[in-house]
Amino acid sequence: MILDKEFYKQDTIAVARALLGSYLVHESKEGVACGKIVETEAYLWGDPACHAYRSRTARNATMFGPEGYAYVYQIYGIHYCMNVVTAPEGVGEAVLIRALEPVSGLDLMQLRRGRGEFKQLCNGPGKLVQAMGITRSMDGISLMQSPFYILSPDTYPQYNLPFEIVTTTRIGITQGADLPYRYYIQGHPCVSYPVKLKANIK
DNA sequence: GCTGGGATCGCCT
DNA sequence: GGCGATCCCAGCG
Repeated sequence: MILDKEFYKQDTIAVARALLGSYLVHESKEGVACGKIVETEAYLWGDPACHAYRSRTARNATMFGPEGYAYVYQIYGIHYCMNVVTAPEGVGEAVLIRALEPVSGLDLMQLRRGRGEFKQLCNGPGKLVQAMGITRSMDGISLMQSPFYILSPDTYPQYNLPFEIVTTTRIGITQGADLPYRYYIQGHPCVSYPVKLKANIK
């Protein structure tokens, strides 16, 4: 049920698409929070928008590590974003988790967020990090064991409904802005920008 | 050693 | 739909 090394060894775009419908879980001392992944973005080797595009630094070092680890970084000096590292050691690729559908631990999410509306709890990369209790100290930890892991879509059959994947360009970047590396579950209410920003590919 | 821009969010208009 | 908050680091010098 926990997605393992073999899963993360797929190419990054395949991982980004296959993560849709799976479940991000964080077992913290405050309690357990779980959300279904409904929106992702791929960041590839040689892609100018990828943090690993230039040199390896303390900030992006986790991206250069092996598959299946969490890459957590701060953005705009305020918020944090969480990625799943893909590609083997020495190659910096990752999948940004952009939105979740809250599944369990909703009270805890509301407490952490300081507001309660279901759809607004995890519909953005900074929001879901806050709701799930993900901190920068979790940068570099494994996603293949407790307390932080991802479960395959068939783990919760009652939530595992069929869906179509919408492919668009990525949100909020200037470099590589035309690349079709954003994926989300069509029609899902918890997606950050349900309306395509630029091109809607295929 | 400074400067500017970035994978964002929430509040304001 | 526009703006301010405010950290990390690459690039320039």
